[in-house]
Amino acid sequence: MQTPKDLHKAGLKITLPRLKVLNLFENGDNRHLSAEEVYKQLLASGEDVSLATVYRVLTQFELSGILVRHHFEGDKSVFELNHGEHHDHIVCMQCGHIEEFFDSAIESRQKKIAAEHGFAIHDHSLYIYGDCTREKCPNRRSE
Amino acid sequence: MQTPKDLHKAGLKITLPRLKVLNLFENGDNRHLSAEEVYKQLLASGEDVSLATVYRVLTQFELSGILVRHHFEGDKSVFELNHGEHHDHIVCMQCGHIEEFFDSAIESRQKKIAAEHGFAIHDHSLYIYGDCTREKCPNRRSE
DNA sequence: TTATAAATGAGAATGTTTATCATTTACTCC
DNA sequence: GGAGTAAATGATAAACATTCTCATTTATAA
Repeated sequence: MQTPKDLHKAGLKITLPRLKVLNLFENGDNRHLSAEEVYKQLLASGEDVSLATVYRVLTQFELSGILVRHHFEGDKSVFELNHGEHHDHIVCMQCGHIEEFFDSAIESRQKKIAAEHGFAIHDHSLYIYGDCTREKCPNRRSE
Repeated sequence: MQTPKDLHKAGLKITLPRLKVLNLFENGDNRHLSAEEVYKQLLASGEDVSLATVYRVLTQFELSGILVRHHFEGDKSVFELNHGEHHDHIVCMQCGHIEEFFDSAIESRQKKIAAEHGFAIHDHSLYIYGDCTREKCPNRRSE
């Protein structure tokens, strides 16, 4: 993944804050991060970036297609790398664990519905909320 | 629709602010309202309710199942009456016009996907964003 | 290497939503 | 029907995520 090239293509200068943020998404543990999480992780690893810059950079990356923004339930935006293939999300309400899925049946039904209602479809967002049943889910419900 | 009864069932006292808010949703022009819109419409019709009360009442109505909360794109919550039948929304990004739909094929695919990923599904949200092609859409694109 | 436009940092400002607390109101019991 | 009690309200402060402002710094092009 040629990140400096991506930045350049987007008309953005190659700066340290931008590289640090990109690095988090590319090499971090968590593929889905909020602005606050990005900021805290940078601070934790000794990087000194201002919160305002984090917000600016995330928004610019969204506009240039490097990141995708999601509005999960709650009030804050969550970002992930745009690896080109659209997918939807299923989110655990106990531990926040996120899994991704793509379902062509749902996708085609959506197109059909938009057409039936006379809408030119731009975009859609589908989030499924539930309880994951992973061993490590902290608030795991006994089964 | 027996609204005082609904309030009572929810353990809420029957107060003027609550009746006014309910009335807006039941008899107003717009089925989908944000807290700010509820507040402004009450002010406009001469009713004197505090913004804090509007937020409180909306949240209580959501908890007791009288209203459903939606997170359309953007930062504010939008509410609508819970008439018992789940549905999803298609939203015009030009004029904000909202249409509702229900698609059993999508619903059943979602259940299947949740099961495949080991999730106990609570809930989901599906929003389709596009341009409506209604005559009165102010930013209507020429076809 | 220097000029210039862009990017950054710090903090103020914004918009939405929640908390606080004194005052008012609806409901219960006699 | 009227007093007591817990709940509801209003006004305002606070919290929260996010954006803006502007002086200073930095990356890039010439």
